[in-house]
Amino acid sequence: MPRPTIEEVAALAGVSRSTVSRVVNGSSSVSSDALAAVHDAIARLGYAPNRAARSLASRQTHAIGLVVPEDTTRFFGDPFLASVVAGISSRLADSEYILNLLIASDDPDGKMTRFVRNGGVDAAIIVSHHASDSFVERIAEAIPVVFGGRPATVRTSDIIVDVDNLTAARDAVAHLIALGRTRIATITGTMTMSVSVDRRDGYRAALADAGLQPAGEIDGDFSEQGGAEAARRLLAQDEHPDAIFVASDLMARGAIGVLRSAGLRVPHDVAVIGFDDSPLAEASDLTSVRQPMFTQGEMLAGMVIDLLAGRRPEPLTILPTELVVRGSAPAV
Amino acid sequence: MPRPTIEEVAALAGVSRSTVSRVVNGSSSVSSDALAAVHDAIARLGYAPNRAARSLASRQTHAIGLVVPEDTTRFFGDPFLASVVAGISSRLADSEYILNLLIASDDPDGKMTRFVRNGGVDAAIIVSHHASDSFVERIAEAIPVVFGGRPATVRTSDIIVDVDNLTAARDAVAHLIALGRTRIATITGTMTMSVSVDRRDGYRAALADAGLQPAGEIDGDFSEQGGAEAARRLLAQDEHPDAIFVASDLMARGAIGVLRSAGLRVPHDVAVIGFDDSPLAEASDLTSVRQPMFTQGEMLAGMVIDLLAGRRPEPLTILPTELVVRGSAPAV
DNA sequence: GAAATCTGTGGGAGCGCTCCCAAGGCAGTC
DNA sequence: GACTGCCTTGGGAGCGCTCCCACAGATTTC
Repeated sequence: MPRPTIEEVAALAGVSRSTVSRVVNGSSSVSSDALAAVHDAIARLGYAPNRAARSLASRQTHAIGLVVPEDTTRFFGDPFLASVVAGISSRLADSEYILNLLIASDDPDGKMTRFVRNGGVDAAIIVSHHASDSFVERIAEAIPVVFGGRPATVRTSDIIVDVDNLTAARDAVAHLIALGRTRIATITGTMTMSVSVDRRDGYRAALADAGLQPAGEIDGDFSEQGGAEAARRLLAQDEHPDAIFVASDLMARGAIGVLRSAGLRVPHDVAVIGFDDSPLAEASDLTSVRQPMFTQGEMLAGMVIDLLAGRRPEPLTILPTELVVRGSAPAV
Repeated sequence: MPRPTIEEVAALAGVSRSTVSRVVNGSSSVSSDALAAVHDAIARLGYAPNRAARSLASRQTHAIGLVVPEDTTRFFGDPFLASVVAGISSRLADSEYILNLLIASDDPDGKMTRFVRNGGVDAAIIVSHHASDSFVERIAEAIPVVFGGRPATVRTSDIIVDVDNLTAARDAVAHLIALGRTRIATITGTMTMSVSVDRRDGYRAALADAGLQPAGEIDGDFSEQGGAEAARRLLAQDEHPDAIFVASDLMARGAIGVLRSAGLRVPHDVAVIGFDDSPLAEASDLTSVRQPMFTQGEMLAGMVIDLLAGRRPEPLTILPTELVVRGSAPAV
């Protein structure tokens, strides 16, 4: 038996196509008799509207794109993104929207951008935005967009869910200072992302507060390998740092590996603080800045739904962070 | 400027709608003059076909569903699934297909199943299949399906990419035996999944080969917490095991935590082998069975594409595994 | 009691594409 | 030179839905 069409439902229910459409779309002006008959017919036929036909007629797709300007491996390897996506997916599950995964950098020829701009999705959630990602602007011109994390350049119309990275970083580094550390370095994330800039600035601010000089700022590219490489360069300096603030747990893990194989003890010789408080942090006994990633995902999805429903969500939401103290930078 | 339609492209190129359609869909019988004119018009207009219209007319969606019968948190928390999805996404990127993420257990009312059955996607990739997931059969009735890992019940028509879990587990346990361990326990995955059964059977086979008795088989549910709980129960026995074969790295990490806080040394008192060789294993110096997860994802996606192109992929592909020896169960 | 308003309903006209059939042009064949 | 075939092309007829307009009948208004 092929899929029933709206016409067949109408015939069974003894009403017109239009009435069935009204019922399916929850329109008000349908008599209770007709309503019941249609519901009955739908149930008996196992009817579900054809998405393509619906999209074509209504010019909506009922799909939301998750745009990730990272390569696939990084996307799935990064616990931060994993949690955000989990939150998004969870929130979308009890909506009528479907999630399309759009990994941008697997997309050299712009297939994805074209897809998005050509009505592939009704709206997009963009996470992990880099300054160089020009396609993002072209997407935002075409459809509603919500950002997870502040984009590199903010337009007034942008809707953003973020954490206060600057303050979070500043507090983390203040903890290091309270521990008595004086030669504090940082391993930053990719500097084309504002999240990295903010955390670096927080680091600098905390040092300035205490009258200390930076003991090194190195880009670790948000990858484990990058973190390791950054640590290596930090150790190559005249005097190695006695504390490192690392802008992600993943990089911190890479860095700690290098420190240990150089014979340095954590936290005795070098205290380390990470960022994200991912499962990794707990496993590695790493002091880390917790940010509510799952919640961020949920909010992102909720806002897109609001936007599509014609509501106007808060343009900027700042989520709280918290320093989770563990062995790598213990309590004072 | 609104999106151009095929009709406008045709007008600009001085040909008919049909000819444009032929060009767009790569049909052969188009003169080179027409071909060039159409390509030129497409480029000048920035034309891209409307997916909805195309789907409606052709009865294809050009979307592939990734069906994951797990809850969102587990899905993203599990490095195995992450790598498989990375592989899928990577392979799909240079095809014309879009990936739809369908997290099944966020789906109490069957919205997802209905979506899939009602032409939401052209085909599905199903990973992490449980015996109780009856909806999978209903999906497979409606559209082509490819399985990552052997499903609980195999039909002859099924297309599967798997690893030889039994042999892999057997070899891992043999390694433990070679280490001189005699009280060897196992923490299994969810027993409704064939992957768990196979690994358990491999464990039993290795013990039988050596004439040893099992020192405990406990279901750890493929979660870190489950692994920890299983370890706790193992330790509650009269005599604790001197080796544990754990069916995933994630569970192994949970188990090792419990062992350590019980004052047991790994591997001195208890040797541990995990499964997946995820980044976790390296971080925790865990001996583990490596399986090519990314490759598995790539193959899965490739097979779906083949299937949709009318080709007939190998029904069963078995990928190789390898024991990666690290500190938790060192070389003999 | 006629006009005005409000229900609830049906059907036409698309949405932008693919598929099929028919027709024109051209070469080759007897 | 008429006939057959092939290649290329155009246009009609949908795909299954939503949106809009119109219309009947019930209800209100003066």
